[in-house]
Amino acid sequence: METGLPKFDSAFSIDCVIFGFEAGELKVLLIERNEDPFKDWWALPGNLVENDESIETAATRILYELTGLRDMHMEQFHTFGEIHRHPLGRVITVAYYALIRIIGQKEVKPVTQYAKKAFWHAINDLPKLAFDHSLIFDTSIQKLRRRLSYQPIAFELLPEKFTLTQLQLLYEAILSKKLDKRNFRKKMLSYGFLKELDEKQKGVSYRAAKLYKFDRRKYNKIFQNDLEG
Amino acid sequence: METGLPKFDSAFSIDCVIFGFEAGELKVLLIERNEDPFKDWWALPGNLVENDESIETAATRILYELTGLRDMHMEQFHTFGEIHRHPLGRVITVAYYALIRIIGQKEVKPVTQYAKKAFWHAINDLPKLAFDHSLIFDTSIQKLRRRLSYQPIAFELLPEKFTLTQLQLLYEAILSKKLDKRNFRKKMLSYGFLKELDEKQKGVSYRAAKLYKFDRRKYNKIFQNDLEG
DNA sequence: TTTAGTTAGTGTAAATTTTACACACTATAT
DNA sequence: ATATAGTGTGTAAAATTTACACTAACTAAA
Repeated sequence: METGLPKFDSAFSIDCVIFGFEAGELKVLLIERNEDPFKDWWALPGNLVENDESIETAATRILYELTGLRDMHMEQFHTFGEIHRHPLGRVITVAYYALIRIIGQKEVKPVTQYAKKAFWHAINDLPKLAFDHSLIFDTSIQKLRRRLSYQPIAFELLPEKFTLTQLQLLYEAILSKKLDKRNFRKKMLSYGFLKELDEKQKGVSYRAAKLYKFDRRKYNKIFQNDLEG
Repeated sequence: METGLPKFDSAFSIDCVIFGFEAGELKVLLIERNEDPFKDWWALPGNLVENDESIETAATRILYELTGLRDMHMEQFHTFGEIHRHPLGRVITVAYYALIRIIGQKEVKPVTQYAKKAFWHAINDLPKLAFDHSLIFDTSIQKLRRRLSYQPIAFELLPEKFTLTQLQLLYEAILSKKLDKRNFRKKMLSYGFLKELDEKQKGVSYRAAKLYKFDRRKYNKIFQNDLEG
């Protein structure tokens, strides 16, 4: 691709697939690019890694710049290093996924200059993405699915207090398949790391469901001898 | 660490954890470094990524330079990007594991200049490693264990024809635990992707075992609908 | 050829886990 | 009071996993 833009030699970046869960749907935060290349395209938020920061730090910073949020769950899942994945030069990128809890509104105010705006998109209805970001996204979903079975990542996407139905809907969204209600509940409760609260859902126009909390201490106790990697 | 060596700005490398299986033991190929920093230390083979090659290509090249082998199974498993992981400057490294079949001798003739020699080391008896390579190795083992349960990686480490006992010993070595012989065989054979040959082990001073082959075509057919990532 | 030594190869019963499946209860809104 | 919508619950069958020990086959040495 000939863009007329200045080329650069070689660089190193982070791209983030930011997942959120709302209204029974799994969503991803995309930015609309403000700059060439791929001006006006949707893309995963990302940026270059500075020389004086680790890639973890860079990922945290980039996420903060975009969402204003810190301390969310993040995990590296793959590094993409095709030569021509960026039209302006060699850019190797480490991809992270991030799981965030609060989805205030459809639009998020990005703090960076290269993004016009940021929107939540349902994962089953994504636009075409800039660069190789569609590949990066597809890879992220696969990793997420796999990790769901051996890491307590679902609770990073739910509010602190949640109902079993919400938890099940989230599992179904990530795995992209229906699960049996009774079996799901039986299984989840059998682990012993869900704490039933003396509280119920509010503001619903039907029978309110019990609320639960994820008890990380118990989780760690139960799985302390298992490998997590 | 002050070494007096020239510093460089920022670079990008590949490090490889090369696994082999011999005499019932899982082994890793380490090089003895010929250059500072960490001269005379054992290290994982690795090298810088050139600007005109993808990271996959670089990994393949580096592996070839060290072992003279091509077409072995390789897979990326993590990227290490702490700022000070390399004493001479910023080096971000993508770590791959490689699985290789033939272990001719204890020593491998490396083709590169920075390695004095290369030796197979039993994974339970590793020396201290240069840089953050011990961490990289530990991570590789965890990933290997996890992937063993959903990818047919064991067969990359065995000769084309193998006995069930060899296969079991390999599983035990990777998982670092004993398995029940009858249950292991029952399970493995039940998958249907092992082909029993009309041939037996040779050169053993006891009852020779049947040889089996991994039938990749059948494997793919059986697992075509499952995700592999 | 006999014997000792070594690994190969095999089956079953019990326990556990997974699956399939449907209806009464509770709360709200009208 | 009644219609509506989601909550919450149990059981039986099937499938999978686990625990467990001896005979068969072959080689090597006597």
